[in-house]
Amino acid sequence: MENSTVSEKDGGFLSRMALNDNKAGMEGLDRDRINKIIMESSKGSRFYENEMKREQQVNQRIEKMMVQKAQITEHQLKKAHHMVERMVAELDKTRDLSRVIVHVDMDAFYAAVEMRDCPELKDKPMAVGAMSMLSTSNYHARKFGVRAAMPGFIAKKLCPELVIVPTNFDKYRAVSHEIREIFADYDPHFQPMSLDEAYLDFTDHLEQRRNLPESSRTHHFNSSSLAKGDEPADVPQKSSPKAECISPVLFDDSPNDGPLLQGSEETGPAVSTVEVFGTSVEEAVREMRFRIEQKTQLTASAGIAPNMMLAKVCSDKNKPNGQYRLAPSREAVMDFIQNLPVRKVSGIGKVCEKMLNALDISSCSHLGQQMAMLSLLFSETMWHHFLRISLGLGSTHIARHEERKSMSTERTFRELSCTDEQVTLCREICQDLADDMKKEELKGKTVTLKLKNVNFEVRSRAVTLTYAVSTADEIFAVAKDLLKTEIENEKPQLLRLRLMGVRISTFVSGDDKKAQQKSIIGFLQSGKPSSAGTSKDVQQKSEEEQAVNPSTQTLQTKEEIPRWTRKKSFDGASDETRQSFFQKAQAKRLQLQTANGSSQEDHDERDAAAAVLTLESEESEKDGTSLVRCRSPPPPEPQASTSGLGASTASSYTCPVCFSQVKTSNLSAFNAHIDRCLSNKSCEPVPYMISDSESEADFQDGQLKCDQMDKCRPKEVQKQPEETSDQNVAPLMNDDSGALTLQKPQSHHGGRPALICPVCQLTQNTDDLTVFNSHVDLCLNQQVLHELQTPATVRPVSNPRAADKALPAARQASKGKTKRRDISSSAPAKKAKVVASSNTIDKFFR
DNA sequence: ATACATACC
DNA sequence: TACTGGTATGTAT
Repeated sequence: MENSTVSEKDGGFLSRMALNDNKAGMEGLDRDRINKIIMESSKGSRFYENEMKREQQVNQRIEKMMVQKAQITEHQLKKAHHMVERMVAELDKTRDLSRVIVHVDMDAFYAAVEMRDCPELKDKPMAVGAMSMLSTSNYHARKFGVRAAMPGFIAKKLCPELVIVPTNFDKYRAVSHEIREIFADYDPHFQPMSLDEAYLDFTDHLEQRRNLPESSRTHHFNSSSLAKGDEPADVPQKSSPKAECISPVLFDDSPNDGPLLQGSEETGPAVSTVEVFGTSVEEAVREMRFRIEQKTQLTASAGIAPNMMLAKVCSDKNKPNGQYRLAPSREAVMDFIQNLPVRKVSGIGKVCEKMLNALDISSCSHLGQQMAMLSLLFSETMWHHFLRISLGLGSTHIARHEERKSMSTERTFRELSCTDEQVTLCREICQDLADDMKKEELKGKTVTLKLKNVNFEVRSRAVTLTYAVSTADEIFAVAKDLLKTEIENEKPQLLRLRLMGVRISTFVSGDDKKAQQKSIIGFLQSGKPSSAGTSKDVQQKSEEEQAVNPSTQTLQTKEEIPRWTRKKSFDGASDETRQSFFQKAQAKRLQLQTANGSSQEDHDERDAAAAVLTLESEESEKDGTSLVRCRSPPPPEPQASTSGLGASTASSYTCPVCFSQVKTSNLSAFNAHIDRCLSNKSCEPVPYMISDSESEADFQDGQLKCDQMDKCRPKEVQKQPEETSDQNVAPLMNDDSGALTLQKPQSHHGGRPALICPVCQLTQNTDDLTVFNSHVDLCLNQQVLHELQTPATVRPVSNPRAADKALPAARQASKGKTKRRDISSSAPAKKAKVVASSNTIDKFFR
């Protein structure tokens, strides 16, 4: 009995895979036959296997819940019961039956649009979508079990004659616009839920409607639209409400058009080609649906109830082309709720239904009866939600659409395993997303990469930056690093992807946009406002943000600029707090950089490094380039600026964290890179040693060399041999000025100076750079712990055990986030280095 | 804050 | 051959 889910195999599995006949149009069909076909079509596929896995996860959740249930004592239950009783009383007092909420939903929307525009489809089972996935199906096809969210190839097996029409979103959007114009007449504040669905508050309209002249309630049949619809020409002659059925013959077996007939007692005497609607709710809603049909030749269904939750259920009741009104009385509501299957309620899906079923709850009345139990088994939000459902409560006021919280683009494709292509694709997706972002003028701080492998396993990786991004370059700069990390983590296997997506969230509000987005750009420009930022990107940014202008600076910038720009903060050795982690980490990396890339350069290089550190290099004052200089040998020629101002800009920058060269003239993109390096959420340390290759540039172009993209990557995946690193280590020294400067490796100079730890200032009794290096790391780690309230994620240093002792808190802090390979087992310990994982610089200064 | 799961259309 | 794409939110860590 490995687990009970194995035994129930298909039984439990059906809840995931089987036909969902929850929706309208699925009555009385051969479920067994349909399910058999669905199963046979799926069996053995990767998709099936994954669904199986997820099903078992759900089953385990249920098992846990049942165990919990078994442990509930009589006493607990009693207590919970009282508590629930009290809450019920409270909630009931808040019940508001005064609003008239309407939920409108177009019938088989996409399919109906396609049928309208292609009359040959009317008599055929058809669906909109593709072989791989259907968006919706017409009612004819539903009789075969063909429905939305079903792959087309399975639908074809269920119904070989099925016609699959590709989606045409522009068309649906246009229709959507038309119906929304009508919605607005009844509730200017209506809330669209999708292209074909909306909630409306009819209360105010009904108030006004009582005084509305009949002429305003009179609507004409639109004969021109009928001609188009291939309907019998006699339809307009009819004056009875039945004449509404002028739409394409979608629903020859429509369960009822009754509701439309009802309420007609309020209708005035029949006049040919016009209809007068009454003043009641039902008449008003009927009128609205009539107008929709006249305007679009498409039918809608509607639900009328005292709250949104109920209205939604009601709109489904007489679908298609029908409406249902639930009277606004407690009794009517409670009656309605009694036998309502929980699954019908919006928000209770497959999984929740299954869990509730396991507790013998299938209808809303059961929910009410078991509330005490539920309050002990589910989270507060969950059981509160259940409680409200069991009482028939829901939102009574329709919140105008709040601002969006995220925006994303994702794509599914045939297996994609080639790293280069994955990167290229990532860039394309970022571009698409950036285009969408631009349309709404959005900027966001969190970038999430979503990946699905060929086994349908989904992964997401996110970073939150300290500034907002919006352009393709900016987003890609982050997303590609996330992707890179995943590629690395998969090694030596390749990532076999079937989907990739990028999402932006944590939007900054319009007012914030200017101030928020600075980070490095801010101080880059603050150093020399007049001459810096000559690339168009930079200019753009500087205008937007006035990054240099202190009056608009955020706290973040205020923190950053003085500390980074003023040499004083280094000179004042007394100001220990300012000699914070970042500076030290920074210095360490500088040391690396010097050791690594530039044994051929010399003192200039050292100065330049110091300049980067203090961001006050004279050189950068002189020329027009950024304070962060390109350090790649040979330095790339600055590109001509496209700003037309005759200034030039660097075409690449050197990351002050990892020191790889980032080939971009876009400071935001560069900024994003630095943030990634700094944050390293995936807990990979920035390599202590830098290899010679410049992989960032490779990546940037979507031309990643698979074994060269380790610039900001964990040591454990870096390929370079250990010996190299030893040679590249340079000690960090304290010079007279108090600024941290670099001491190049001296091995070839013979006599080596004493090694002084830049953190603890003590001379180290060793001339082994690796050992010294380890010491610095330890010092840094301890420093970090003292300095940071929220410790950066810290990796074990040279000796993992020593690190454990020295840094229990750091371990604590990194737990759960370092699920990846254990560095100490997959790479030489001496390569494991400290890394800041907090987002950006400013964090280190707080 | 991040990752993953659930839900809806 | 073949099982979506976009957004929000809840849960767990």
